[in-house]
Amino acid sequence: MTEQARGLHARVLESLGPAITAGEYPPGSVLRTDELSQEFEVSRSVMREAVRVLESMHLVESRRRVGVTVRPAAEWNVYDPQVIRWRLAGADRPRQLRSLTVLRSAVEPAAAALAARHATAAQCAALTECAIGMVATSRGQQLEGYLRHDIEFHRIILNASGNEMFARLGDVVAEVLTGRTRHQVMFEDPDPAAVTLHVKVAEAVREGDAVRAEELTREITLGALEELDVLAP
Amino acid sequence: MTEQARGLHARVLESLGPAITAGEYPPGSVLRTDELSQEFEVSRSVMREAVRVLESMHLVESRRRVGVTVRPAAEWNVYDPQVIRWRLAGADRPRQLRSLTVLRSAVEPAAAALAARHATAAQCAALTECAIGMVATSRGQQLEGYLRHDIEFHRIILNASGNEMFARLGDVVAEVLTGRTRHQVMFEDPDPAAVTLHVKVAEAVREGDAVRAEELTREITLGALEELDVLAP
DNA sequence: TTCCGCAATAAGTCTGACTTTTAAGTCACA
DNA sequence: TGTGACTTAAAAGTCAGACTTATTGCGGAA
Repeated sequence: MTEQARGLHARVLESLGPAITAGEYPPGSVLRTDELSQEFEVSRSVMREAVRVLESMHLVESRRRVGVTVRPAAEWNVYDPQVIRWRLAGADRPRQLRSLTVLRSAVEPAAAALAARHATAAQCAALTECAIGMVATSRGQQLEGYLRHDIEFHRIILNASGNEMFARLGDVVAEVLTGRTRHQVMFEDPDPAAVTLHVKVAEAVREGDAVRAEELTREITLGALEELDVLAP
Repeated sequence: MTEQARGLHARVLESLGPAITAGEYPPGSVLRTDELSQEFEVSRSVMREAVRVLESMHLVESRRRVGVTVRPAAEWNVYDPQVIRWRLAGADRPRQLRSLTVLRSAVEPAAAALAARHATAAQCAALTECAIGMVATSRGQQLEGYLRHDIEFHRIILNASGNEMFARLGDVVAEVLTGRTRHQVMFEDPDPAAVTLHVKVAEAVREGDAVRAEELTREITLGALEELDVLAP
């Protein structure tokens, strides 16, 4: 779905990373590179590169004469898109999905307010187009199409905010929305109220009404949060 | 200040990372590992490990027969604490500081509201202690002490929110506050109004008044934003 | 008991040879 | 002249082995 595993070390990571984030190696566990390289049937150099990457994500710490120790989850770089993907694929998806949605409900309203002030004409047009697309796919089990427009909609808002930190959360939001569609309410059509809200947000941004854009976006994200509460209490 | 350079590859990173984030190698530039390893006087294996880390931060992309190409800034993992530190040390600090402060003003009020609901007695106590510490160091050029309490204060709020994504922004906030103190208003005592606001936030959290905690924290972060506007318009 | 030094251990480093991918150039053929 | 297949070379990728270094923990001496 995202990028292919380029190189042996990447393939090792795709196996070792999820194992760690899933808690298969509890915090404090000690791994040894030689053993790992035998287990995965790769050379030590390849395994060392993989460990370096895990280390840069703060998933593990490598120390001489000790080995590679797994760090407690509280120290992980949980904003790393790869870590997010690994965790969303694991067992504590619900908790992960909830904390990401809470983050969304803090960030997206603020981003929408900024977008209302800074969005270019092209961005307003694209936003409206997305909203229309969402309406068009809101009924009759066209969830894939709806999801695509939904993701694009929120990505445009985040980008149009003009704030780099907001913009870089586009991928996170995409993962959250994808996760929600694929694993939770795959069977029923999206909430009509949410669709209307998106249309109104596009309107508010187009009109430069920051306060209204913020408030409407807050309703969207709070709706997403309530939906989570209903499905996983 | 943070962690020491453990290992050769880390020392290479501390030199190469900032160079890339500073734009010394413009996006699209092609580096070659052999040349780099000669330039930095390390073996290829060490340089390869460094490149792998840069790759995991999405700062570069390594492709066969091409080399290591620098990615455009829009693709960097700007939430990686190491990347944040590198960028704050570079030339576009002001822009970086601003976008981080905007992020703060979106996240911290929400975190404070949650903290008011979920903070433990111990956290409330620690928060009050920090606020007292800030008051005690708010006059007479005790900026180092003030900064320490300020950082701790915001870290407690973010942790007490109970949201993991918020909690992990503690380091980011610490970097921002440190940057502000060290490079901008080192000479003058902190704004008395800000000190008062912190005391009131501690109060509101202690009393479980989410709305007030949120509003007061918003005032703090907006104040920080205005301060930036004054210093770097 | 405490302190110091020794030895074992696992990561760290370097080197050189080899493999694999792939961009780019070349040549023949239509 | 253009297009396709083929060749070449350049750079990353992989591996194996020897060596270095830091660190821990043990055991003996004060």
